[in-house]
Amino acid sequence: MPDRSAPLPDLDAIRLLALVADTGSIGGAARRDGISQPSASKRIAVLERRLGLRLLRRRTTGSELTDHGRLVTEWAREVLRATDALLAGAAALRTAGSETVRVAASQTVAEYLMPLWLAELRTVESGARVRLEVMNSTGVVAAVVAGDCDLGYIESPGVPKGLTTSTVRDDELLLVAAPGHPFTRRRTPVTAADLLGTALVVREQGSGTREVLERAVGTLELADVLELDSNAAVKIAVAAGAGATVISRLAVAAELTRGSLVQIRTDGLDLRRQLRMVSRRGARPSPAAAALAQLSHRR
Amino acid sequence: MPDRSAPLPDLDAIRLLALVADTGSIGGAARRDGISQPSASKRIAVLERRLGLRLLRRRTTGSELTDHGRLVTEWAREVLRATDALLAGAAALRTAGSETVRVAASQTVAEYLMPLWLAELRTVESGARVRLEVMNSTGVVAAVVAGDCDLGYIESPGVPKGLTTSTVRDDELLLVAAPGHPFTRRRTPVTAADLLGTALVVREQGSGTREVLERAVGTLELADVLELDSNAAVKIAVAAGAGATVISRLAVAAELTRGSLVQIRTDGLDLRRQLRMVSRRGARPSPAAAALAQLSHRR
DNA sequence: GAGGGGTCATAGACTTCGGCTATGCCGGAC
DNA sequence: GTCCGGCATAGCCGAAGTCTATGACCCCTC
Repeated sequence: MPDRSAPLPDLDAIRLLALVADTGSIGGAARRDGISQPSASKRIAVLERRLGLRLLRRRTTGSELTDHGRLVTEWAREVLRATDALLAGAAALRTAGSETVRVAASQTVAEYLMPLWLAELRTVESGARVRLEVMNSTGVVAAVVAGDCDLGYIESPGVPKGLTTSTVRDDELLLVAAPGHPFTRRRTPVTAADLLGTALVVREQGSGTREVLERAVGTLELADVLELDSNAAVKIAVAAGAGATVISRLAVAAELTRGSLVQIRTDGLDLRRQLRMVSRRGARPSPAAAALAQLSHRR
Repeated sequence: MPDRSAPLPDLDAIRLLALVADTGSIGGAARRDGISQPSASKRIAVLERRLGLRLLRRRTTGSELTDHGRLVTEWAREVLRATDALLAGAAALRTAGSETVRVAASQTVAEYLMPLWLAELRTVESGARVRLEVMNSTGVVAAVVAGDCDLGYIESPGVPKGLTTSTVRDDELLLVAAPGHPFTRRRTPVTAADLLGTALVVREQGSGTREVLERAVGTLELADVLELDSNAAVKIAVAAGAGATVISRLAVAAELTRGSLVQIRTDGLDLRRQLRMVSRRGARPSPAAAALAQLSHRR
């Protein structure tokens, strides 16, 4: 992979571009950003040079986006959204105070859904503080029961008793492998029996992903298994040809469209599951907790 | 819009973190990044300080991610993906050569789908050069017919003749308004007749979005209309209370989950449409064009 | 159990980059 | 004509990033 190809643009410049689009002038964006007008002008100029595009049409009455600028700005907002999600997630990991919503989430939820919710929460309840802990589904339930957490998010099929649960989202595990894996050349769907005879990469015991897989293949014993404790590690191992795996669609969406992993059709395997929120029955949630709970159920 | 005063993390640091995750050591990541090991060490340290999190567990055999580091890295990859999309899009706008795939796309496709495809294309056919032009659906068809483009992407319902077309994706327009808009308090769905009596913000004539709207409301004349020529401008106007609008779900997905715009239920309005690819019948696509065409149909 | 090869952090010198103030140019408004 | 708002340029300065050199640490091997 060539890495040093081109200097990455500056996030500050990207944000500034979005501010220019909002305010209609470079100077206005500079004021909002708390920097001087010449600095803003220069930042934008550097960004234009780096991208090789004219983004703004400078008029003496202000600046407006060119056609190219309009597109780049839209794409820039996507980068800023992802950055917001990262920062919101980091803030939730760092927070330890007591006036905070305490959340426990299983890996898939924490990785792929939680940061979005947190970023959105920040725009709705900007004062809300969230402490996020990541553990497997079993641990999440225990934490909620013990009162260590206000909200929990799990991905395992088991029904915890004594807790209020609600489905946040339907999820599905997919059988995937590296391009060129024998499974990719099959004409018939893969069955549970087929899985037993192949090298598999799986998540650790206690993870929701593992539970769904074991439920789907029944009591049969899996052989030749490489066990790893994170979705990222699993994906890397599978892409490197260590075997096939069964993993959440959320976790491999990017890899599938990019083609670095391919989905294998299956037959007779029920790999659907639900991502659910759990909380103590009868507990009165704080406003921030209620907001997060509501957010996480939207679409 | 929050005017973030907190320092934004550095994209270089974010990429470096992902490289550390891939290589398992700071020094290794530094080599891949073309910088010295101490520089990499410092960059990571600064990132950790900025986020307030310990991301790496430094061992003398290398470095491994902490639990927090694992999560942050996953979120960081999302930022990098968005950045890749932006850069790939910018490259496509800047390219003018003749050995390139010439693509024309309507606004919705160009804004929300094309950069992802381009970023993916870059990982598959790294040498591919793409020239992207944005125009409304009518213009796209004309460009493809005239041979100015190899591939076109449109969002209008009309069937261009003499061209090969294929559906890339199902899309749907949504009626949305700002929170507090009278429509949001209605108990019954909004009908075509209701739309005629309200202030609307619409895209310009010739845009696919406009065509779908006009087809849905029939021949009736819309009154009290503010006409703008980009989805972004429309969203800003609607959020500011200028009226309701009908706009692609792709364009407002973020705003809806964030709650800055709300969807209004409708009845008797067919707002579905298809985003389609068009090309000249019988034209033999270049390998890069074929790859892009295939990519855009995945999923 | 001593050395080699790998890891990472620190120190100090140098350079680069981005910020600010001051100023000039330009076009529209009055 | 004059004024005002917006933008670019120039020049200075400080912060931040980079490099090389070096030391501490651990694992592995012999």
